[in-house]
Amino acid sequence: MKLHQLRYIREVARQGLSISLAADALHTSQPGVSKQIQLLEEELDLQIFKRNGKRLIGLTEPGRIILDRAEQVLREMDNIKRVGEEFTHDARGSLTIATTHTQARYRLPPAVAGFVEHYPDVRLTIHQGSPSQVARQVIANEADIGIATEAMTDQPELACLPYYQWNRCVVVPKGHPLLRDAPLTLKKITRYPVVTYDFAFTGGSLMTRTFAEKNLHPNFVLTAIDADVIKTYVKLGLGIGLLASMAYDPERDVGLEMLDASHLFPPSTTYIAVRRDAYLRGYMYGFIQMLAPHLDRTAVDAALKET
Amino acid sequence: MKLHQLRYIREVARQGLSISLAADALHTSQPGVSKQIQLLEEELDLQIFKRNGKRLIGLTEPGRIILDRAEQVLREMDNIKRVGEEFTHDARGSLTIATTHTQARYRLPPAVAGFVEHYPDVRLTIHQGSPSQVARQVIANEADIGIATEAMTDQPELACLPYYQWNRCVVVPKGHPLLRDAPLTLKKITRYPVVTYDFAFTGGSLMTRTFAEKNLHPNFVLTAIDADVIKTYVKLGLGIGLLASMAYDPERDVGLEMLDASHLFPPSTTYIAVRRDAYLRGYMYGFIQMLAPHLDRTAVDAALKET
DNA sequence: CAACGTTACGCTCTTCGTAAAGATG
DNA sequence: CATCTTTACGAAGAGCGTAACGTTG
Repeated sequence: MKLHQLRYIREVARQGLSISLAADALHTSQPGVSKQIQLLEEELDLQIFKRNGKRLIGLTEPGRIILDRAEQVLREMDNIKRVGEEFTHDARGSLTIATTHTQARYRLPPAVAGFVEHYPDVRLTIHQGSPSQVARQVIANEADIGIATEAMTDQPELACLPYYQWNRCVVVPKGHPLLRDAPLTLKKITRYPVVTYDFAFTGGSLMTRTFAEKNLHPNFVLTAIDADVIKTYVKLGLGIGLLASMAYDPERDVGLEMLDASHLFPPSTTYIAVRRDAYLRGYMYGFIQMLAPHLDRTAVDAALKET
Repeated sequence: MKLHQLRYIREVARQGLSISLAADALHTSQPGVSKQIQLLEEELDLQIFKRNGKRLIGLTEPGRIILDRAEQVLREMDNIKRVGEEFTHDARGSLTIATTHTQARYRLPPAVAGFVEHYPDVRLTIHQGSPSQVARQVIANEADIGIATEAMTDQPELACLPYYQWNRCVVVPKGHPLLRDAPLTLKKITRYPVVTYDFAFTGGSLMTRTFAEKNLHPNFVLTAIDADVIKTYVKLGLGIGLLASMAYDPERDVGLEMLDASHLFPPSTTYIAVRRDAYLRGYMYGFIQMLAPHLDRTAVDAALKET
């Protein structure tokens, strides 16, 4: 059994069961991939792929199990490589963050600025996506660190560190009647068309649930993944905006006014997540602590070991 | 990075940092091992082993981390091999149980008998040892299944399944004064010399603690790892025996009488443990269920996945 | 018949074992 | 100086790429 063989079956599976595409992706020849898979199947004395003649049409049951284990092996090999890099070039490498728009736009910038200054030789990449995409990318090792509020804590592969708590606010155009009608209530919100986050972003849609519990059904005229889009449409008078408090900036958001809504919704916690079995580079600990000073190396390690 | 290189460093570490012994154990040549380790260190661009000239004198810090990860990789490779065997020869292979004397002698025999009848082509091995040895063997993959009462639940690598609960009894020679002095109390026990299990076997020494809480200090004249030894010395009149209830057999243990002591001590739970990341062969599930009918395949899988 | 997977073959690079040399305590 | 590790070298073997062949839809 060779590591290459495991790489091959993994890539074939990833490429939708195509040996040709896998060979391409791995910069090698089709026959080589084909051969090695055959050798592996022969050695294990079972079929990993279901075939119709010569066409691969699926994974067999043992194939699925083997693929799972193979991915584990290959991840661990990557980790070993990382250890090498960590100890020879402790401030060089790459860091990929997966996160949502709101975090990337309003919360991460200071930490990112500090990071690139402190670690100039680390190539930093930020992937933006929905919470479930964020989780998926960290699980698939496409990102080292994921930051999101939803969809993280229920993934057994991930260690989730509580990052910070936040709540929502309502933003309205200047002079809106809601401004003269304190205090703000859920019911008053439903009187106006609402612009808020796309449902893919609110996970179990904590917000919708809060309304539903009071038998209220607000009119969502537009849902966006992007707080800036929401604010733009609020400015246009499309409706009132319901968004994370940190996404309102009194200096930049001229023409808009903010009404705190933290008494109306339960607070949300945003998490920093890493794969439990990942080997974390020193600068990854560094980044996490720049985000959240309370999460030092020992705190992160403790969360990783937690079962 | 090759799998062989990982095998080599693992074996060198296991053999107390001797390349020669490692080469022997792996049935290959010293120069080969030496070379491959050099190549690995060169590729990772760091030293795995601390050297004094040419002598290996320890692991470096990255070396320790790499070794850990390497062991993980190699275990997972073994698991993949197992999958192959499971699906081609589902009732062939080997099963190694690690357990304590009491379990092996009094609790396992029926299940073992059933197992060898049902799976005649599985080579069954039973390792006997102290609870911590049992745990260690399962963790080191030297045993597939561990069965013991102590030292199991606090190992994060192990999934522990509650097997059964039991309590203690006092055995005395026929005609002993305690027999006419009901009810049995802790205090009465301390009046006589006590023969019981070796402390290595009672872990946090639940029993001693129970006495200590009442400020009682029994006179332990002999501690044994073996219920049969205990009973032998009780028969000789050395003292009264304090042991697991299941270790008393009214038919075989002529000359001895038993007094229930379950009201004096909290009950103990014996666990069946497997490595969380092990791939379990079908017959291993079979064995577990023969021991404990409530632990069917789904119950075991659930316990494995539990974080 | 077009796309895909497998077989065949020759080349290269790696790996392994033996023999010999160099360190270490 | 006995033991253990490293270096050197030659032989065997594994993996890869090109080209040709066989299947599938």
